[in-house]
Amino acid sequence: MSLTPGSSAGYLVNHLARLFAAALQDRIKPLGLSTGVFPIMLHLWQKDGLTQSDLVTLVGIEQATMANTLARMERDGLILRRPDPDDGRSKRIFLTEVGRAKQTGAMAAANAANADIMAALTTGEREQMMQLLRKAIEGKAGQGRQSQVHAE
Amino acid sequence: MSLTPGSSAGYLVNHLARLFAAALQDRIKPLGLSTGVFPIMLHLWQKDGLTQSDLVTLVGIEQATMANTLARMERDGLILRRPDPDDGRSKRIFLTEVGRAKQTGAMAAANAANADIMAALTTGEREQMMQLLRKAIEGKAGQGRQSQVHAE
DNA sequence: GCTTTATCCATAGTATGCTATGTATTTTCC
DNA sequence: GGAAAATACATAGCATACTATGGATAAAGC
Repeated sequence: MSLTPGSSAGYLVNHLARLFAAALQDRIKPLGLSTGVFPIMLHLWQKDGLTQSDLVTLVGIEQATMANTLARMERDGLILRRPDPDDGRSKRIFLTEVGRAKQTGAMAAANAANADIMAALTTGEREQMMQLLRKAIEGKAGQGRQSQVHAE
Repeated sequence: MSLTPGSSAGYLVNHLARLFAAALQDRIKPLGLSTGVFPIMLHLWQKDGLTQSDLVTLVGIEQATMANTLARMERDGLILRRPDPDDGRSKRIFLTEVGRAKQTGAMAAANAANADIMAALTTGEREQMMQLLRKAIEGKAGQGRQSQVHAE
């Protein structure tokens, strides 16, 4: 069974992910955001006051990675971490005004990056690709442990 | 224009790439390989004696990343770097016997990882996904500078 | 030939991901 | 109520990616 780089789905997905990251970074760096914080901000713009473990579940990165990234985000003034009054182990993550203000520009930047990378595909192909990606991800994510996101 | 995490192609590709990397790592770590060296090994198994800059072109990572990864690979006994007799700036990268011996097991592991991640898709969907990935990558890669790979 | 430019590689510094582990707090169960 | 287990977060150490920069060598242009 041969395995050339171009015939490996993993290789291709990895390659495209790096092209995506570069396209996104080019556009959000001027806004003071980076690729690692972006998915976290996306969730916080929808709803903040979540715990770290909520975000771990939503974003799909490891807890230690989340803790590190949140520390950088706090250092950079994007978020605040306040102790949860009901659970001494938890902290609730809130956007600062600075963090909240970046939403509009950042979303436009992300849409532009997505469009840029998908430019070679037709509209139908783009929709197809997204569906296949979601299907593959859910096929794997469903195997892991899932947990509830805190209500406020 | 709204942008939820699940509707962003970049977000999805990044997520799937991490699932792929985890699936591959699980299987090649016992063989003494890692995800970063894997794409490089794939090319070297096809043909070694390439220069660092050849590999940069083929793999699509930055030159500095390649230099670092090759240093780890040399440290770990996978490759040797010999000076190019015709060009004092270049070094030629050769597999060690140890590196060469890992090919069969590693390829089987990669095929298993690919199959695992794509398990949720039908055969037709898999082929479709690969085609779309290649199309998107080539659409971007074509914009960059390209160079020739050294003949021997 | 000699200067200028280009190319090849290495290093420094940082971000983003991982595993492994530790600490503090809460929950469970007797 | 108190020990054991589970949960939430942090830290250490490493791999893998990036940008920015520097040094050595080669190629081009005069």
